[in-house]
Amino acid sequence: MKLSVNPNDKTPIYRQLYEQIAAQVLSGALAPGTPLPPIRTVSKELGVSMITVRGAWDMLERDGYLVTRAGSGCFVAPISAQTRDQRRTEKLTALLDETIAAAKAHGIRDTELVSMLLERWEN
Amino acid sequence: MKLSVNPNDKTPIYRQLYEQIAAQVLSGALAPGTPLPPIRTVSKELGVSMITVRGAWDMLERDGYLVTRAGSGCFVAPISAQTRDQRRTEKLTALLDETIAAAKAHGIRDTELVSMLLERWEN
Amino acid sequence: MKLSVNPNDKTPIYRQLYEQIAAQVLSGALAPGTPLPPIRTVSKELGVSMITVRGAWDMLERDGYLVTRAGSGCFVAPISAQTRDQRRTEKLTALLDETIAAAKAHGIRDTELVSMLLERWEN
Amino acid sequence: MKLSVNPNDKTPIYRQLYEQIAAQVLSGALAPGTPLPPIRTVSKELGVSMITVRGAWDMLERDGYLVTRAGSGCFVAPISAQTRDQRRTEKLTALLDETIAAAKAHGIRDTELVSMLLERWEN
DNA sequence: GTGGTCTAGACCACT
DNA sequence: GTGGTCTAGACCACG
Repeated sequence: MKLSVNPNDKTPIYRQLYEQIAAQVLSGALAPGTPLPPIRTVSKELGVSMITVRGAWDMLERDGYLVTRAGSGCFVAPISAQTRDQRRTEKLTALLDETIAAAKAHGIRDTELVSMLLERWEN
Repeated sequence: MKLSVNPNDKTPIYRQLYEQIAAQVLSGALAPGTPLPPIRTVSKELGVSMITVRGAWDMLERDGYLVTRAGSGCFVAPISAQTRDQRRTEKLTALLDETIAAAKAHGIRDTELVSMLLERWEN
Repeated sequence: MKLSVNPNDKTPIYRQLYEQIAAQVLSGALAPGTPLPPIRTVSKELGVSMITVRGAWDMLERDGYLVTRAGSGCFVAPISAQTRDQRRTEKLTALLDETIAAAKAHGIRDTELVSMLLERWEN
Repeated sequence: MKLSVNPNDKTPIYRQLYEQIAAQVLSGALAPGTPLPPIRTVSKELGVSMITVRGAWDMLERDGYLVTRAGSGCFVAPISAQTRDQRRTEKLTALLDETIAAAKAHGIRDTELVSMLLERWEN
């Protein structure tokens, strides 16, 4: 499990953690049932407060990515393929819609946008 | 000139104003030289503090979207076609990059993303 | 707005606060739009940490009871009559069902249970 | 004797065990004198630690539901009809009081509550 | 050892 | 002044 925080990023640390874990669960990199390292460990390795980590874990549990069992640890929650696909595209379509709106507002055509996309994909 | 604020939105009010004005300037909806309504008018109509409006205007001036002429008000700044195009694509590529990153994180291929884009373009 | 915490109660403080606010919103004692006292004030008056209060507020916002506007305060969220009634009965029916299950498990009849209920209502 | 644990449930495992045994004793499903399976058997079948099972048994013994006879195991304790009835109603009135409190907090009348109860009784 | 909760005090962004 | 976030360190319940 890979985690990192960028203190210079203006998005809150707990949000950064949330996004990373959620993405790994949705992509399948973290399989259901996988135990997560203890909060204290994560906290130390990343150099952030335990409470910050817990905040992220809390949100992840609320959103159904994790289950925590007091005294035994946190685990990746089982997630139906359906839910996973839905969540996966949710974020993406939101971003796509915003991009499309911006393109349209500036009079850019779909073909132009697609070519920009393909060009940038390589990076 | 159309402006609106959504107090329930988590993005700061001054930022909402900034984005709206900037977008209208870049899209040409607000032509260079156009006078903006007085701060106190905007403040009243939107039901936000004058200080907040002032903050947005300041930022817009700092970024070259507006110019203030003491005693006569604020006006849309002249902007070179080059700068305008640059800014337009700046925003767009930022969004594109984010979208691409999300797609890659979820194991989605470029062809899939393109087809999603085209499908959503119609809306 | 009335709030109190019982440190002897084993239910977490933030939960106690949550329940009290939620109940007052659902019962109509707190009308939509009503501003809540600042977190720091509540914190001081109840003698609990700011973070604890924020935890409760956070949950209340997530569940749609409050909206918070950074820099200006927290307010009772608008809530549709439908949602309100639904939530109101949700908790109640859960409790009722548990009670009924316990009564049935012990061979108590519905009429007995009703008379117990009425007797205890007076307290 | 039927036992099960739900690790996703937020109530501690030892408590889940306690409740199940206590309920079966009070309802008569487990008659006084009945021997309980060895702790290690229960532990294995439920997939929980022996310490946890032991904790539940201890609590049950403390509360007079079980008796341990060194070398021969645990047995359902004899319980007077009086004690049994008292405990039965204890639990029930606690639930009733909570239900009534919730109803009152939401401005629901006794007659409404009774009709809700009767309606739900049928399930 | 694990997570769950709490405290006291701090800095920043927004209005 | 408001909420948003973070730190460091603590105690308890659970397994």
